[in-house]
Amino acid sequence: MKVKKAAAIPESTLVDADTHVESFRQTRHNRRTELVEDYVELIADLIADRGEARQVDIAQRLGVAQPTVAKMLKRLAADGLIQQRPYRGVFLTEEGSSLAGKSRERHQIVENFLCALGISPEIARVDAEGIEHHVSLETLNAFRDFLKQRN
Amino acid sequence: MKVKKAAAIPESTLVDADTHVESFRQTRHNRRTELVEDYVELIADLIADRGEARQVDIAQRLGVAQPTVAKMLKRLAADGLIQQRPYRGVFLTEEGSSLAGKSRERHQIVENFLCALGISPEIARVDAEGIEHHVSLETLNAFRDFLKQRN
DNA sequence: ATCAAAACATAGCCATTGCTATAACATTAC
DNA sequence: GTAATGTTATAGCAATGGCTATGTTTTGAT
Ligand SMILES: [Mn+2]
Ligand SMILES: [Mn+2]
Ligand SMILES: [Mn+2]
Ligand SMILES: [Mn+2]
Repeated sequence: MKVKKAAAIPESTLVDADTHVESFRQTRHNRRTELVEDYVELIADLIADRGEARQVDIAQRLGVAQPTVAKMLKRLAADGLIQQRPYRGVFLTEEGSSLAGKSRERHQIVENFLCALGISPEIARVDAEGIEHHVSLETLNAFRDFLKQRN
Repeated sequence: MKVKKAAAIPESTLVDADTHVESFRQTRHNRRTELVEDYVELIADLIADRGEARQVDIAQRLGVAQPTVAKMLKRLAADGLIQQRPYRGVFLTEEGSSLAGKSRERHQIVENFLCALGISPEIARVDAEGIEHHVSLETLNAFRDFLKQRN
């Protein structure tokens, strides 16, 4: 059954290199923004729920140590996403609030979508926490449409 | 319109803290394994497609520099996932091959699922590259079922 | 057999995200 | 007003994942 691997169609499962690299690049970029999105979203939720977002509460919710949060908050402040008022919690700037809103909405859609597929709420919650950051606008819209069509 | 915030039902959008933290923990764990999965999957693909997987090819496909790959390969070798044969490429161990197989299958299902939802192949490819690492077994099965039902 | 090209290794740098231990500071209760 | 408590800040460490620059080694063509 020897066949010379001539010009013919290769059963190459391998996509074009430039195309491939672009996916990886985009994914690396998403990874860099993940944490920021989760932070502002969580801050917004805490403020909505209890009027304030303290470092300690953020740390507790994220499951990390307080200095980890302190460092991150410094970065968020430097990036103009939050404003820190010591002993009074952190507050979102316009920009931070906007990012939080978008993140929260996207998160919600992803989680609802997974539930609509029949996945258990607990698993949907966990998976959505990671998936959300890699969902493009087009995919988000597809999820939304799916939810609408079977509401 | 002052209302004292009595015992009543809080319109708290906030889930239980322990539950919340578990999602974040799982997501952080997934993030730590992402790269490893992509590497072994890519190595398997390269070997399947062209008989060998060299550092330079891996670097080119991932869009990173060669020393970045060299460092990572050392780690994969230390973890027993690959075996390096200088100037002849890297090869997967049993364990590496198994992980690659699982990763590839999951990746394929996620990507096909997105396409089945009507998302364009280019976007589906990019999104799947990131999403795949955060898809639990339960969610993967739901994706599979969805594909089966409308094949 | 020689030698240029390709592949790989290594050193040293940086940013990010985590940690512990400890200090400093505000708030609040008394 | 003081002291205890709670909150934030800081220092110092480690692992990870990038990079550039520069060797070293192997391969393969002549
Ligand atoms: Mn989120
Ligand atoms: Mn998240
Ligand atoms: Mn993959
Ligand atoms: Mn991937």
